[in-house]
Amino acid sequence: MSDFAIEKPVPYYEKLYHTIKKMIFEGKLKPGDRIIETQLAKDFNVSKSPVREAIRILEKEGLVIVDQKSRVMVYQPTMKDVEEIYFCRMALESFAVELVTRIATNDELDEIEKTLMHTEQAIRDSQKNDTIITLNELFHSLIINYTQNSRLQKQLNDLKSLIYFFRVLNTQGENRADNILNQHRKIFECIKRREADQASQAMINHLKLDLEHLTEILSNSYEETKL
Amino acid sequence: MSDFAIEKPVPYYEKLYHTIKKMIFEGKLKPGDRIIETQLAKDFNVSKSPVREAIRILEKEGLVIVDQKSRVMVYQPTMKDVEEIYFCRMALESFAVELVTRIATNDELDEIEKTLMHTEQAIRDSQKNDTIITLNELFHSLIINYTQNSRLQKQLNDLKSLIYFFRVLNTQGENRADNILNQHRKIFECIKRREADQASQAMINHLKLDLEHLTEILSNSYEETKL
DNA sequence: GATGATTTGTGCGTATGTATG
DNA sequence: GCATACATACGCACAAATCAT
Repeated sequence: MSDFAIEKPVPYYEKLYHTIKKMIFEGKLKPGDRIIETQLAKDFNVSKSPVREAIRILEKEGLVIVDQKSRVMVYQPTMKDVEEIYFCRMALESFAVELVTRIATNDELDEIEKTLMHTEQAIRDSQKNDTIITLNELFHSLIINYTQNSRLQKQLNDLKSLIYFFRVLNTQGENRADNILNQHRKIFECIKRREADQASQAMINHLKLDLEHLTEILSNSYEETKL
Repeated sequence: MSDFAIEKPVPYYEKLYHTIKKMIFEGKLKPGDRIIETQLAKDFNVSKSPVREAIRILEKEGLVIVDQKSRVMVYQPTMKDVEEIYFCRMALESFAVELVTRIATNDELDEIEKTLMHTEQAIRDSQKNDTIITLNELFHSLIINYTQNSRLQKQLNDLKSLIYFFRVLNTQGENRADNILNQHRKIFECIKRREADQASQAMINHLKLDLEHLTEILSNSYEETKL
């Protein structure tokens, strides 16, 4: 096994890209916060060049925005943005699940089913929210991965990044976890019965409900979030 | 009309991004060509910093790729890539047309119809291929725009960029322009009759045929293009 | 093959211009 | 206006890869 992987030294701009992204996900940089390249360069003991390159990538990804005066800030999705993103998710994921219904192997179906069972278990055990969220995301990821379309995966990953903050909000509410699980189950049943159209429709319904739920929660907390 | 647009000076990195992109579209930089930042910096009389930032954006967009040794090259789509991209287009555009069928105003329908008539005229007049290609693309653009979803527009724009080279190839062949026009007509008829599902299906069929046609042409010229 | 020269990418410090208070 | 903070861009230094001898 002469697998001498060439360990390519990761350049600073790439490391910084990941680091800044992580800081946004972890809330160390909040939506609307300014990003000062000088400051970041100082914090990480690097020059501004790699910081700027990292920012250009994040800008293209949509995670940071640059205003008229070239000031960089963390992306703050508007309600319209959220709707647009969900619309795209519906398009991509409904098509994906339709395809997967046709081509998935039985092993792959088992894998999805296992995830649903783990989720059920987690809810029953009153596991902390994070675990359940992760399992829910795994459900979607499995379907997307089974299409074996890497571009689709990338597109959906980027879309989800943009509303990452809301993943916790989305699980708030009475019996919310159970509701989501039931919707996932419905989708899975369609897949298992190899009913592509129904699976597709079930996915759209699921995402529509997700969006409605999110909309409601967000409009309730309008004052704080200033969407 | 006190429209004092603040003329924000466009920074070099942004200009360079557009310029390089244009060079790729115009074939001055061909798929697989190396991009030397030192060279570009010299050519445009700028330093390497803005060139590098432009490259990071293009890299994120997928138009250039960076190999293991950090060498930058123009993206060269593989057959698998083309299929993946078309798959995403099917998902997004079929969903888009479905929505548009439901919400488009009559004026908007007229606009689409007008485009089809212009195309017919252009074919009858044996206009040059470019005109017809532009009109065909306009057909798709109109539908996408009428969804009023800017993110969808951006996603599809980026996708189309990645296979921009093939737009000419796609119109090659016996009666190809007529065939495409007929498929567009079918889609439009569904929209006009407000039959959302049929419109969606017609769009998928259209793109499937496009992909098949492209696949055939590309596999014929396999030797030259090394896909 | 080894080795020196050249090309190229990575990253830094500094200068300049612009906005903000 | 003046001072500060910041983004933009440049030229240089260094290192790694490539090429020629």
